[in-house]
Amino acid sequence: MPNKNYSNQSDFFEQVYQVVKLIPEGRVTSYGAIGAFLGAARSARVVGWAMNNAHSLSSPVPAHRVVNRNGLLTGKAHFSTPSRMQELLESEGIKIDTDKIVDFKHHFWDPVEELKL
DNA sequence: ACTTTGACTATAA
DNA sequence: GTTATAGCCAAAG
Repeated sequence: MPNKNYSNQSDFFEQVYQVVKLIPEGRVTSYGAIGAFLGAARSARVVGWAMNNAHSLSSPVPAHRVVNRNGLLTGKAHFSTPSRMQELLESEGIKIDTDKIVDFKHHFWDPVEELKL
């Protein structure tokens, strides 16, 4: 699945969305982990940009399960309401303290480990 | 075609 | 533990 050969530009975005959709409920991952899985380890910011663009997608993407590597809800401001992201995560059993995921390591879902073949 | 921007990260102090 | 700095790279302006 990690396809470094992006013949179409939008394929990179597509890959990102695919991975995000594979994140199980109650689990979270980081932008960098997704980038690493896609073979673009240093493109974490681009992954974030892809999330920002995820609005224009027809199929919904659970972007609330993607946070930065500290477990901080950096993208909450981009949701319909700033509290939306936290609410969604809490509804999946994840606790949040001051915009930060409690016991982040325990909830972390690494696509490189979980999706490797 | 060039410059700016950003839902990031690693490193240094 | 913290803050500051510098790489990073694709999309937007």
